[in-house]
Amino acid sequence: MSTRRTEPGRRVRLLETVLDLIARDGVAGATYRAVAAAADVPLGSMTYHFPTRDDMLYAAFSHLADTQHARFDQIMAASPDGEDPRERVVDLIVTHGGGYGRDMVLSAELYALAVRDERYRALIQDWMGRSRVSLERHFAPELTPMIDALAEGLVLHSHISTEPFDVDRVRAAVYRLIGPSGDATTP
Amino acid sequence: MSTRRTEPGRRVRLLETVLDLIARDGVAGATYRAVAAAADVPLGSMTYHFPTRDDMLYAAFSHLADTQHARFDQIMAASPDGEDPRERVVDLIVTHGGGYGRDMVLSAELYALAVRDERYRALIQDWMGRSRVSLERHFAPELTPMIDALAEGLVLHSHISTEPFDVDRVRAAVYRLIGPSGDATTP
Amino acid sequence: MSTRRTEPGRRVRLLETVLDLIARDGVAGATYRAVAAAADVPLGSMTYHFPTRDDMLYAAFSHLADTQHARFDQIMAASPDGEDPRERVVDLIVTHGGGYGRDMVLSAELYALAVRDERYRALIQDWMGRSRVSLERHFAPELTPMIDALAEGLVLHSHISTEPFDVDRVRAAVYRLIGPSGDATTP
Amino acid sequence: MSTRRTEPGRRVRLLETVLDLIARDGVAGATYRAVAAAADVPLGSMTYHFPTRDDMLYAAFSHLADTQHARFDQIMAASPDGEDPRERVVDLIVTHGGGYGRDMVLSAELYALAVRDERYRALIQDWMGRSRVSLERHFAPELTPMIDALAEGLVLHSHISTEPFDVDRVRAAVYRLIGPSGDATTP
DNA sequence: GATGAATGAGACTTCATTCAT
DNA sequence: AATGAATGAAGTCTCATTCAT
Repeated sequence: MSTRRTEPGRRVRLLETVLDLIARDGVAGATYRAVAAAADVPLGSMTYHFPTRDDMLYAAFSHLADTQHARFDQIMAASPDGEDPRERVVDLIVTHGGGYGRDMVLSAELYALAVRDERYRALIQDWMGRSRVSLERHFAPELTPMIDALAEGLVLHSHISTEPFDVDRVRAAVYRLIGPSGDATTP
Repeated sequence: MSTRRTEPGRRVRLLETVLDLIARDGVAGATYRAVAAAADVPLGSMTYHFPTRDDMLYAAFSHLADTQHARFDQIMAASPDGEDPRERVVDLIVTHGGGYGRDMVLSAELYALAVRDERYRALIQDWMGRSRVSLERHFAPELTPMIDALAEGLVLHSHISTEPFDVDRVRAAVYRLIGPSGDATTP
Repeated sequence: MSTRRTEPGRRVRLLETVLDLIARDGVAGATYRAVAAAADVPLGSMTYHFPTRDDMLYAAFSHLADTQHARFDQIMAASPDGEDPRERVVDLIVTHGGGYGRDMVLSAELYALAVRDERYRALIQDWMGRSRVSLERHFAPELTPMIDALAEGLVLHSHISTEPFDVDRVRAAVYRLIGPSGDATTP
Repeated sequence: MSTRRTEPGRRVRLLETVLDLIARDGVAGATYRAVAAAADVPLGSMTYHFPTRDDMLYAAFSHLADTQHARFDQIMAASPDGEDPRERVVDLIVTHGGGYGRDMVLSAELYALAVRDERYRALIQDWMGRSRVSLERHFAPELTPMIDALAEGLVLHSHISTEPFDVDRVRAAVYRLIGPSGDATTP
């Protein structure tokens, strides 16, 4: 009905709508219909941009990975002179975990897809690889998977638990796991 | 028509079928129809046992929590005389992670539900509480959430990653996180 | 909305509606929606009776084969005392051809399916087999396929052509093809 | 973008692609999109050449009629000196029937259209008329519709049946139907 | 002359749920 | 206590066709 015949950024706008819907209603809620309605776009426009529903979901999560990694990298890079780099990790956990539920929900949904679908697994692997490169600015390569895992687990649990984070306890755990200088590997 | 007119264990058998289907096809795949077909049970029998689909899912995950916790507790309890109890944690991570994909898939799906639905969140909290009680047999209460988180994160990542666990590195991380005696709390 | 909750003969009624629609709009026109609307039945009822659209089509054509063969057999059997049995064939061609366009349309659609789909081919083979049994009441088995073929071709062409049948010419051809007594096989 | 900016024979190439698709998937399968993909042509090109889908189908079947009639005429003309012309008919039936499934499928689909649509009926009538002209080189005009019909029916049935043609039986039938000299009309 | 973007209609199908028995 | 019949809502996807460029 409306006169708008072409909208150059529509694809990206749709992807962000998809992520919003997944955050609110889960992957199951991100139907063609729901997205089209939320973005005020004709239903036919959905299948034009994403021939398959899975194409849509995959594109959305790819978009998420790009967006999120940029933020992650920024946090890791923002280390003031003379700061213990382990503070960056604490910051990441507490900020990310305490902050946006949206990210957590999206991650949880992505993992649920990944454990059963190779394509999404590959997407996460790539994302994790990029995260580790960011971590390796400060820490020894052997440690980065462990740091990653602890952060993931804590953020996940913090979203489940009702108690807020105890920052001091998180800090203590991070410091102990990494050790005084990031290159120690023996207990 | 069939010979089996009443089947006392049907409810539990259905719950296990539900979990099998979730493991294979995700929560979305555990429809009344799919479960009925997989368990060779009339469709009407499903709504008889579980008036609502969500009742069915919730009952299935409750059943999972019970089953899984029993196993978890058993592993933590099986500490040979004189063994460093941190070995129990290492064992848990490596066995669980390397082993059954089924458990991981089910956990991932449960988390995806939990981050958006209070009822499932409560279910996990209860489960996590029981896990911590098991851990507190060996470790200080302040440490158990961290141990739990590291384990969760590592198992999750191991399922995503293609590389197998490096047991030594896992052991080193666990030992460092917990410290020489399980009651240390300062870095 | 209406109170009618069960209708025992619904399945057959639907099959006849399907055939009516195919006759009017071709196989392509026999959609779930169209049939449901024509039979005044909820859409969900269609997939309840015929899980797949092809199930619906196949069932409809099976029903057609049964119905049609009964009529064919009746015509072949209705040979008055002392009548040349070849008159039965002439009658068949002229009646069938001149009569109901419905049957012809249905046959044409069925053939179009059969040339590409084994299942429909099998259905026709069975139907043809039964027709030949009916023909063998009067004629030698070697002749029946030829009689069948001539009849089929003539009926088909008569529906395409605008000119009406020339009964005498048809009779002459049938008599010549079969010969004075139905057991002759040499030219 | 591509090097081929104008392609003179595209229209004909598209028509042949259409026929290929109909042969494989039926008329229903010959969609704009499927044809465009199979011919590696942009979708917009389809509606440019054939404003309506039915234009496309009609053009394709017209093309088929031309092609096929040329072949038919060639077979009928190829009568060696002194050969009984009825052998041409036998040859036609056996070659055509035993040979290309493609032609049969296309004919069947065309008939299915023709029984419901006048335009396609006219197309077949014209084609049949040209066939009869070819047959009249050898046979009396009153016989040609019968010959045509027998051939059509036999070829059709041979494609449905699993048994191969029995050439001798076909020959006997053809000879009997036509009679010793092609101008006999009385039984 | 030719084509990419876009869209509205409708197709098949799945499904949770209700209800009479 | 248990189940077969039935249905309404919604989901994914395909497609002919239009139009601006």
